[in-house]
Amino acid sequence: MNADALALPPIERVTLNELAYQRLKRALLSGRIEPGTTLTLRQLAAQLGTSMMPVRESITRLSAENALEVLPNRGIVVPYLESSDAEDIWSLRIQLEGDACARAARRAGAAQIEEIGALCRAVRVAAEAGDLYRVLECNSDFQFAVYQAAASPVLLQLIEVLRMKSVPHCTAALRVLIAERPDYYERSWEYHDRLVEAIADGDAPRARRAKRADLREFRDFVNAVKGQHT
Amino acid sequence: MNADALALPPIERVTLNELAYQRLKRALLSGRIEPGTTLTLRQLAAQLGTSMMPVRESITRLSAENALEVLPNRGIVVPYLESSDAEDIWSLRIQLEGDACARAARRAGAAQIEEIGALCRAVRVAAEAGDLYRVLECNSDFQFAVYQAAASPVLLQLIEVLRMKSVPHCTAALRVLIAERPDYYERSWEYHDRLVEAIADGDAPRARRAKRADLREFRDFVNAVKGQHT
DNA sequence: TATATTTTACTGTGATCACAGATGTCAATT
DNA sequence: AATTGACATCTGTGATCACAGTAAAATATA
Repeated sequence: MNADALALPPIERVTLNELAYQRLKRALLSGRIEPGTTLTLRQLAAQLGTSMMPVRESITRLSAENALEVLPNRGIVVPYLESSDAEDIWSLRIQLEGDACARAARRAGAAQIEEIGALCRAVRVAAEAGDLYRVLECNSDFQFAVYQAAASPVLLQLIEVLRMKSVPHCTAALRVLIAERPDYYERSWEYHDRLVEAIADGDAPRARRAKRADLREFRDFVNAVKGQHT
Repeated sequence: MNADALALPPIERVTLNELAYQRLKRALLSGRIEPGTTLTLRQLAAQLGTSMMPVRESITRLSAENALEVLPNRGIVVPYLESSDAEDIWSLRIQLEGDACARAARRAGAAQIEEIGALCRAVRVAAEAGDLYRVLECNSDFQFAVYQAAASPVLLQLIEVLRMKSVPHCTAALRVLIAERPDYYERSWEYHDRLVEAIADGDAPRARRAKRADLREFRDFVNAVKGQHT
């Protein structure tokens, strides 16, 4: 018998480094870490139950993507965004995430449409249960499922870079939004639903519009909250 | 006397890690490394005269940006581009580098315009001297001076990510172009000149058009060469 | 001679350590 | 009481080592 015929699952060696990276990235993308938070290699290593090495490499990667900043001899910090940078990031996010949604509408297969719909509902379920962290995580998963469906690894990478910088900057405002502005909250779900529908219908322009409108409104809200606090 | 009044130059600690990273990045962005090239940590460490550690971290960073691929126990390789990825990268480059040129035209100050002009001339000087590597490096410096002038660190980062993936993919074709197609070569300089003029005039749409036309033509050439070789 | 097996040389990964720089505490000094 | 100084404690950085996994050369086997 030919060994090839077994079609073994592709060998997938998971290094501790990769694991630590995935974990930190997920924490950043889902908004569990706010700007100003300081971390240390030894502390993270202890949390993960490994030596400093894997943590060190994952931090190196994240700081290469400007998601973290390493202060020499003083720890690792989640950076605040310069307001000029924040503006750049918003416009790039609106452009690229809009593109990704349009692509997703063109390319998503039936299975992916199903998955996206399920994740979209999961967000709502988590919200009704009042579980903040779960909302953030499900929401992040939902959005990335859409971007995954766009089937452009390069575009996905750029979006990840942008979001890792952007999300921590928004977390505080998002918390306010969820706690105090159920009206806004409801409206954002309409955008989500509209996006899911558009993808299911293969309506690329509508998908783009839905995402862009959602992002613009969210941007304005974040800026309003930031303005209030200064 | 107040110590603050001295206005000391900001302390700038350069780590070996950072140095190794800059060096490898520059080599990649200027096109000195072609896809398929394999490297090893120990070999690079020996070249740089350091231990494996700094090299290791710089490789980690570059592989996080997908500019290099680490094969477990088998070395580090400059990856070939899937043709679908190549297409994505071209369209994103055309979009984002076009944007950056438009921004540069709007924002460049007199000093920057001067510098950009000087670097543009330097490319031509290097070309007339027939020094290939110098052409590649000057050309890279010229382009990034433009993107620097766009004054958007975020956009610059995205462009760097795209170029680090794209440039190695183009190097072979670029070599052919320089060696065998002086006509094409001349024409690309017209685009450069047009771009420099547009920036000097603050004409954003023209700067964008020049860059986009340049990139499109280059893309077609690269694809033609690739097609020939398969 | 052709095939199977072992050996060898090399890879990235992870752990551990020494070190210099930065920070905050606390006592000595003025 | 306010300032200075030394000290203890923390940080990331870099070096060194042990290790397991890979690939290809060398050997043994048919």
